[in-house]
Amino acid sequence: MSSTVKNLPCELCASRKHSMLSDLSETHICTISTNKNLISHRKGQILYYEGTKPLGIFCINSGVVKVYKTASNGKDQIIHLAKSGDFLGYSALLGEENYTNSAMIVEDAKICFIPREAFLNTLFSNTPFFKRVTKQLSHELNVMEEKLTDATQKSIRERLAYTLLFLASSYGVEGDDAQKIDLVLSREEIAGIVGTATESVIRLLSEFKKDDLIEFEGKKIIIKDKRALARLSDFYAS
Amino acid sequence: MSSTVKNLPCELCASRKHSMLSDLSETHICTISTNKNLISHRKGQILYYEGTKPLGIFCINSGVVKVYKTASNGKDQIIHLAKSGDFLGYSALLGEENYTNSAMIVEDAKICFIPREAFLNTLFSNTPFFKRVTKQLSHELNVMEEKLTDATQKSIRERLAYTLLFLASSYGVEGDDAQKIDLVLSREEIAGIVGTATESVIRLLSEFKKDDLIEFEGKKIIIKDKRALARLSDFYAS
DNA sequence: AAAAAAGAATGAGATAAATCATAGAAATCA
DNA sequence: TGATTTCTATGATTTATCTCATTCTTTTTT
Repeated sequence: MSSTVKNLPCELCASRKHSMLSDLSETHICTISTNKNLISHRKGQILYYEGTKPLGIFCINSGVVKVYKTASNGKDQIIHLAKSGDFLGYSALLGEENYTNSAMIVEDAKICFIPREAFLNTLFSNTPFFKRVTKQLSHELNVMEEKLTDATQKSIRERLAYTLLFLASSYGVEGDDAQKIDLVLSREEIAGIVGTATESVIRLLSEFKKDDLIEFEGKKIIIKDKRALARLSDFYAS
Repeated sequence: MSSTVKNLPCELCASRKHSMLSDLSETHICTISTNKNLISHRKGQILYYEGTKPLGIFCINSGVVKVYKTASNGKDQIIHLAKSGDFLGYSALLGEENYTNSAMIVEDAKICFIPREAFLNTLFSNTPFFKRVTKQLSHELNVMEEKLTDATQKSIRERLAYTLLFLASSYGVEGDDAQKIDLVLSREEIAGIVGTATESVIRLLSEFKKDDLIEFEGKKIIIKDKRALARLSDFYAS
């Protein structure tokens, strides 16, 4: 299924522009570029499994990947959705742990694998890069704390409304009022992001549709009333 | 309320042994040692507030600090409890953000404040130390992901049982079967850790007591049946 | 020591959300 | 193309958990 494709050097890679590799020096980018391996993945494929040993990191060139944890009840909690320019798996590497989550392709993807040593050597010999990665790590930690607080203190309706707005901001196309979420997610996956049962998502989406906040176009969701969703997402905000 | 006390150098500090400063070289520990400031704090005092700018980091010498986020409904979600040897506030500093959470003293504490520059200079000029801090950061991220998954997929009963076991492992005294959690937390604070309503904690603790899993000694909780709590904490685990 | 405030306990009731069940729609397979 | 599986939708029911209200206890204040 996976296949190695033309191995574009990082120097010329468009997705590097908005990645953590953006301000890496020529020499350092070379170390990574010559060691990396670009691989094509199809929807549904697993990039890595929770519990296994990280052998390097992944840099997404195109496509979308869900990072998730499988709970003891069998349901998947989606930790985050990664897209072009995002790095995956570095927290396991830096934490010197096995993967504590799994990653699956959500939308056909081209992903570079950078072997452990090439990545770590570059990181440790290049303080600005190390700083950049640490900044990202810290930010992700802060985001996770926010998510935890939302999970325990907000209702499913609020969280779903927020999730839709987040998806629109990350994967939205067309500007003005109506915005299409240009990413196909199953109801079960949306439930995995929100942290709820699939049926609850289906019911609430129907409700949102009935209330003219959203509409469906094939398997995609169109946001019709951002403001109303924002109001719904947090009773106390603004 | 806060007061500067005898400024023991880091070199001689007992809590350094199990902190991230443990394997710092003599010269580097000196930079930090000469710049830090040890301050005594009383229960209830605030170390820093969410939204404010971090000016340095905190290293706990003794006492206990709760790090929490206040949700829009006014309830506090406790992100974690920090004790001797723990660092606080470095993720805001490294993430170059304002504090995204607040910290309050739970048990009278002596805490060193290390100014921003002294900490960052040491960090950036000392790769092993930087690695150590990054390892901790990564680990915390992985722990938070676990907490998020538990919050969305486990029941309050399971989470409370788990919380009690965690508190016993961190603050437990006496060995064998009965273990006392040597830390005074209000029911509201326990609710903040679990992420639930105070009444739910009270009710469940009463239930656990009735079932002989725990008992109360003053304001402290004694774990009487660890195994049963472990079973309760995760239906599917061994 | 009395008064006030804060914390803990418990009951009753409301409600959000999960679960179970079934049916229809859409996608995939053979 | 029809058959099978997966996904979505919706209803009915159950249940966990929250909220509100009240009482009791403990701590703090004056």
